[in-house]
Amino acid sequence: MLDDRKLAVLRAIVEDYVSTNEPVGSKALAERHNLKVSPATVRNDMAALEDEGYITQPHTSAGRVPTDKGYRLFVDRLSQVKPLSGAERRAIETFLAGAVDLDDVVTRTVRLLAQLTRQVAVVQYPTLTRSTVRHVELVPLSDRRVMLVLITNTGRVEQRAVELPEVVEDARIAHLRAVLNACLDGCGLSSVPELVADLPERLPAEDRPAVATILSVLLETLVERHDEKIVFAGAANLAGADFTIGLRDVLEALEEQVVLMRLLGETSSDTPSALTVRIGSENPYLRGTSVVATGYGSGDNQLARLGVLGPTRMDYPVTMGAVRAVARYVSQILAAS
Amino acid sequence: MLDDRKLAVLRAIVEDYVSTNEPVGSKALAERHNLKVSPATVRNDMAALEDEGYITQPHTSAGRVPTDKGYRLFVDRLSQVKPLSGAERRAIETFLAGAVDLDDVVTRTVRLLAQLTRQVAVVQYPTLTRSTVRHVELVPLSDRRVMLVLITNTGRVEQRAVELPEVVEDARIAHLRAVLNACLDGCGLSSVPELVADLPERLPAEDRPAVATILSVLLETLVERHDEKIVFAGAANLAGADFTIGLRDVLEALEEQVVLMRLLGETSSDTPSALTVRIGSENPYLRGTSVVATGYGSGDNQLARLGVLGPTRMDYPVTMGAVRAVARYVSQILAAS
DNA sequence: ACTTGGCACTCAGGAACACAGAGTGCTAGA
DNA sequence: TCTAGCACTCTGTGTTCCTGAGTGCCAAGT
Repeated sequence: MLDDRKLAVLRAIVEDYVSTNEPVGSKALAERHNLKVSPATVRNDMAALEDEGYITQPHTSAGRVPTDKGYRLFVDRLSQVKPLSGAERRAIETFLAGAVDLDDVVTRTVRLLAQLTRQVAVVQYPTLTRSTVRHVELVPLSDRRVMLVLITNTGRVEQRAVELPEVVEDARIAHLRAVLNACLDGCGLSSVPELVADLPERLPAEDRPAVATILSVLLETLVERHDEKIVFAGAANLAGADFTIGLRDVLEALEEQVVLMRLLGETSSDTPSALTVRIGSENPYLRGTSVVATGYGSGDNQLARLGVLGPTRMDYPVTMGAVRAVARYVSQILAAS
Repeated sequence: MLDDRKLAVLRAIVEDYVSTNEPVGSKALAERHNLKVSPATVRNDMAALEDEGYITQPHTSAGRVPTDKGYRLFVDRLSQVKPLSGAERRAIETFLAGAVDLDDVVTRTVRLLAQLTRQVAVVQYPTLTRSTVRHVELVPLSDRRVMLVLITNTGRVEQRAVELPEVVEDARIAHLRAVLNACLDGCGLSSVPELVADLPERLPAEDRPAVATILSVLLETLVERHDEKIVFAGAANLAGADFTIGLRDVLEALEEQVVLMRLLGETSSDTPSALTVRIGSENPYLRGTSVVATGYGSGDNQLARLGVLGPTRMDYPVTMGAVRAVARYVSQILAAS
């Protein structure tokens, strides 16, 4: 049904449309790409492609525009991810290497990705779930308040002030800190709940209320924060782009953590580093936009996801190349620290 | 030159234009506000106001629109800050009270302000400079790396990984931590540099390289971060608004910390809690936008600034009321914790 | 001296219209 | 199966005309 030439025509249509942002006609197509056939032949092929739903025309007498289905075929079979240039690679490397802490890594990553792709970049903070405890710190703030600080092996620091039900001496706090660290150091975050389950019983009865309070805050911190934090950059790139939906909707979605999470999607467990591409209506949460995303993290230790969001009409090969490259570099950086 | 009635006309023009977004003519003006004079009289007044540069007409035969100078006069002399409704106050209070830590306070504040004003809200993190040290923590990560965590009395936590020049035993780290805390606890951040100046000399020679490294990172943390962090929310509200400059420029400015800082401006030292209003071209960094900002923090302890950014055509009384109210509430919350 | 009604004037924005140009589908021939 | 030619269908653009809102000014009224 779709011979090689028809596929070539589709590819040419996608490429031309992406670069010019105008419906592409048979004549221009036959000229710009040397297809070695006449415009009339191209027209026939286009008619076939339209029948199959890969392209469409905005109005009766205009050129053709790819449909979501057309982009899908293009991404799956007609294009290959375009690697970055050497200069770009070096720029990424030096830019990311300058990061001083986890916050900085994430901030730099998201800006970098936005700049490279000229789209909106989205980066999820490394999830706590797969991390391990590096250190738990309890800092007395006043008689009845302590600051709970949780440091993970990915360099992430979570902090929460805890209001104690009664006055607790500093020495007891210090003891509890020692117990907690002995118990949790190096353990996966997901195993924390069971590890602390019997902790109150192993301590003097008088400490139990305070301990219970602290532990409940600790557990809250684990579950509530474990994958909520997510940032974006490059909103300015939306100004030029034209979406089928309103710009307002896109901006609103960007400020909703929950929506952003869904947009990035979930890392498939079997091929964690694969690129996910959602095109237009394939994307149930924000129609009319495309999302290119991937997991990051080194090897078996997948940390979270990152990607970019843009109009359906985007340069998929380049975008995919940038997303993949950035994911690799940031994985390296995080593995090293 | 400008009698009371002319001022009333100007006020009416500003109010009408803000609510309708259309140039306002003499007839509609005389009707809607009961000025008790005829349209012809209003026209004369408008001509005078135009001569003075307070209003202008987009084209020869259209109504009048306030100029930046007109808005300025309106804000300074013709309007008074509009207080929030009781319901709004209660909503603010409960929403902010639910915050669990400093990050959360700032995030909630900026969202709240964006929602109340339907503009872009900008909040600067409490500056370190005026804060005091609550605790310094050194956590050994490996043989030659420690995590430096600085906790301030405002609840802010700064963390940096430090690469040591040589292997240092945990016991020495613990000792250094004790020394640091003894030396710095409760001190203002601005006095930290002098307080640690002679620290290396008071410690064993063998520790000095490590101590020097740690201190340099500590000082870096103080100066580099002391007022850089700033967040915004409500970018979606820009979608409807029409700026004289491009939407792209505004979005770009929002992502540039430095520009945002300049937009918020500096707290005047004599009246720290005063509202600053910059209208259109008065604003050198982003023409065509207006900024309503104020400092926050309790009394003599001014922490940082917050405000909103919007089109020149904004409802200044309401916006000013919201900014002032939110600043007060967030000051309260921070003072309590 | 200020206010008001009247009146001529200006100009943006919309409707109606024609037209050029790009692009198509179809058919007949190579 | 491809190609050339041709009639057809649109969109977008430019032109013209017209209406209506709004103004500025002048002369009369208070």
